[in-house]
Amino acid sequence: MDEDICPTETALEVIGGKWKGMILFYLYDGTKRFNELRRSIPGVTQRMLTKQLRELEKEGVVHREVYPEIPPKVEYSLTPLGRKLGPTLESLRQWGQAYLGQ
Amino acid sequence: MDEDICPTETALEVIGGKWKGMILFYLYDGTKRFNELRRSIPGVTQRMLTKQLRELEKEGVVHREVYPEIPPKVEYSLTPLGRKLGPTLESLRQWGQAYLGQ
DNA sequence: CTGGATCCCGTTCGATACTG
DNA sequence: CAGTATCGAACGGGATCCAG
Repeated sequence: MDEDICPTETALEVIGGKWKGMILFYLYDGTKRFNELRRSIPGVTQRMLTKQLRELEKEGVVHREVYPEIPPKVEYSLTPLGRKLGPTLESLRQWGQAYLGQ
Repeated sequence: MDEDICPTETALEVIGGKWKGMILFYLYDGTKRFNELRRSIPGVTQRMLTKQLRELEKEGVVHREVYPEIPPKVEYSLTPLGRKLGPTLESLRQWGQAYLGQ
């Protein structure tokens, strides 16, 4: 996108979308289908969930597996790179709790 | 802001602004004046630096100390809560490097 | 030196309707 | 089930000018 001097900014660009934190959080738990994610994340619209998943996929963090069946079935999971976000997400979660609890 | 179920999202909302990562990064190094930060962060405009600092201040992450002098002098530093972001920022930075290096 | 006020444009995002 | 298409409102963010 732009000249990234600071890797921190890079990371924030990747996971900084409005719903990406929660998407990654639930995918870290395991493979999920589209509507499964949709139900897990209250307030997200179909359009936004699709969009954010596509971005995460493009960035190499999320894997999208399409099963050519009727009815359609699509499964989302984390790539190895996405898995590496585990400690970071946990760190964010812990700080978020400290922030909310103060 | 909104009903925060997931602390991770809360954290991302706080540090997710376009320049906030870098602001926090430099403030973690120590107290800084306005133009000092401005010079440290290439590309940021006066308006945006002010705005993001105000938001961080409002969220209780950054402390703003005004010295009523001529010429004006304002110092920015991290609050204890902001200091606690250290490991999180470091975790983001490390993942960002892994992401860039793949 | 450290901002505030205004203008203005591109992007984001929600709502809604439609599709294979 | 898992999307795509379209529209309009809201927001972010840059440029510029003004102020204590």
